[in-house]
Amino acid sequence: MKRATATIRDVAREAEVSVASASRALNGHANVTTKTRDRVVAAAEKLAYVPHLGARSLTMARTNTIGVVLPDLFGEFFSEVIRGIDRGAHADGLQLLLSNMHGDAGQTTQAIRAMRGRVDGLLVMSPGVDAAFLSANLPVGLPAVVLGSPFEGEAHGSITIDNDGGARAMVAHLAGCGYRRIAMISGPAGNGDSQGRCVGFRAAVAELLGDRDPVILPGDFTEEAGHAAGAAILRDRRGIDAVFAANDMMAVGCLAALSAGGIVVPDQIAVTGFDDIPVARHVHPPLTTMRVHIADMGTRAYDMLKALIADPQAPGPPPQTVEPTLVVRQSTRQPG
Amino acid sequence: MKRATATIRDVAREAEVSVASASRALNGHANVTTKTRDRVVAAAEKLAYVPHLGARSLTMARTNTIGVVLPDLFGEFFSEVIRGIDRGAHADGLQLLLSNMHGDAGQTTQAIRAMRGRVDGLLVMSPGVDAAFLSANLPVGLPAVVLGSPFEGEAHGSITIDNDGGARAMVAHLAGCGYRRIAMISGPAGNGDSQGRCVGFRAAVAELLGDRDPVILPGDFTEEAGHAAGAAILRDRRGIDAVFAANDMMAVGCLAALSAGGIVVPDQIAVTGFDDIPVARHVHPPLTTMRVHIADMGTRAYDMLKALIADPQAPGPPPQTVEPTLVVRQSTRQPG
DNA sequence: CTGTTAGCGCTTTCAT
DNA sequence: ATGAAAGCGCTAACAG
Repeated sequence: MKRATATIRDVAREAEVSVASASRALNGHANVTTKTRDRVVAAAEKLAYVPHLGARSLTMARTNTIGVVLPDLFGEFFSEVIRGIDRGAHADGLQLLLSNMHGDAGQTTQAIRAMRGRVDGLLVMSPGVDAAFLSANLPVGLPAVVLGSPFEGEAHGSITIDNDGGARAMVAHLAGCGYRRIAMISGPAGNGDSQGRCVGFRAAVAELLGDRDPVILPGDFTEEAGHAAGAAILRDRRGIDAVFAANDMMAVGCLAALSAGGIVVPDQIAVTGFDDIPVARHVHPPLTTMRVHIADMGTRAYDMLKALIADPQAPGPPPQTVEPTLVVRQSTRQPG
Repeated sequence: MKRATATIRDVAREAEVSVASASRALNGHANVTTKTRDRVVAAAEKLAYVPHLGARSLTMARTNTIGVVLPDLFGEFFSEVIRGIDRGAHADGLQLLLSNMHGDAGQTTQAIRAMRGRVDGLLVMSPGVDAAFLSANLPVGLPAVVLGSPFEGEAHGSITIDNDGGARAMVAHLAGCGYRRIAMISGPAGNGDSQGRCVGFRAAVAELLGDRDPVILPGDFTEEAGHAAGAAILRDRRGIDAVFAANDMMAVGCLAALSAGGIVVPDQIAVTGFDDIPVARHVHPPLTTMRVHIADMGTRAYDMLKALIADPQAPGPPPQTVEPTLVVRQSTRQPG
């Protein structure tokens, strides 16, 4: 004998009322006698009734769930974003349906489609997801906010980081400290954030240091890639006296490789990153980086989505930009 | 005019077949003519049809979603667990419905109930959730696996860390290095992992060092608490020459406080943690700790749940235990 | 092979 | 205030 969970019909029967009354009583509607309500509540209690939220969502056309699609990048960046999103969602009593990508755009399409009918809105943070992609793949009428790729139109919003400005600010800082030959470790080829940072970097080194052909080492945002880049520098120094990694994880890896190779940071070579993930404070020496307030970004994205969900007819909100701020720690020497 | 997403009825109408045929065609069932299938697929394509998975779940009594309930603890521990769970779930094409607790047991109850009808099984990792609590609050018939609290019976499973053994191993290591007066920083009062580690610690220092009244500083698993504990030691040394924090985050905080206070780690005081979260390798000096393979634990929990879901009638699986292993880095001096 | 019918569990008009 | 009935979007017998 397999006992399944009680349904609202069981409760109604037990309380000897109709399912309609049971529903009303359980949801605290006004038009129910106190007596009826008590009977229903008692019955529910007795049967250990727990409402089936899936069914509820179907009738109400409301799931109280936010879908989050993100790439399967390791490290703290995405954990922080999720934390930020959850901060907002939890306050509003919403749950998060997660979908990590381990792969290409095809997978992203799958992930987005898999959200249909299960969420009230979507937060997408997949590299390579741009306006066109989203328009083509998003179920019609599903509000969405894209992180990391500027986007306008329909009922969608976007939040992006000012990567160009951030990179320029970092180069300016390094130049101000007296570093003259700055190498960059880039992120994955197709990644928008990485591209923006590289563009800003190139422009700034040309402008401030007259360096029109800076060394750009390939990377992919992982610690290992940073380590490899550091090893490459150890092998062939090329006059490099500072390294700007496109994100903190790579900076951390590079730092480790350089230190292990006997380089004194920041005296011989400075190392800087981007994002200010929590670990940046803990490495040795602590990392100078561009702080992004990652969690806040998640919360802002959520707030934006929330507004979109509340009023789907509203015109698309203006794209938001977050300005990274320079955080100087000990992986760069004092300016002057 | 607001265009909603097309339903399967729209597709059926467009293809001029019944919804049943449309359903069969879309789901790749065998008994459909190639011609019919093509018509349906074309119609779906044309209407940009995306199936409503909520409705699908209702009929199939299968959501392809795993619920994850965990406490809102900051830091990398839970990120790692989720990564591990997702590793398994993603491989099976399942999504994760997240529910972070920011609070007490009442919230946990809410969170668990909120999963009803939205998930096929539950992974619960909330401190204070034990057998009794779960039996009382889990919707009948919902498979569940508890992390961190031993549990037997019904269709539930559990995975716990051998905290006692881990703590003993750490004390043995410290004693072997010549440390004689070890203080511990405990976790939150009600937390089972913390309790287990304290028990093992007390037993081991009594046994190996003859210390029956070790200093135990209060903590709550946060970096700040570790920092405060370090500050307390700075203020009143009490002959302490080693600190065993109940988790890595606190060890990291303690390390920072001690170093800032001019203490040389590990020469004057050793600092050790528990968990081996990623940051443990990056602090200075790198942290000696008990490695838990956190992500693997998540994957194992998922696998256990998967088996439970596949055969709900099966007897409850035996509780599993993970054995932490000692990882010696530079926050403790060489043995001997 | 295809269409008709009956639900999944719930909320909600619409009558009464 | 209450109940009967319709329906959210989908799948699964059951007939044809």
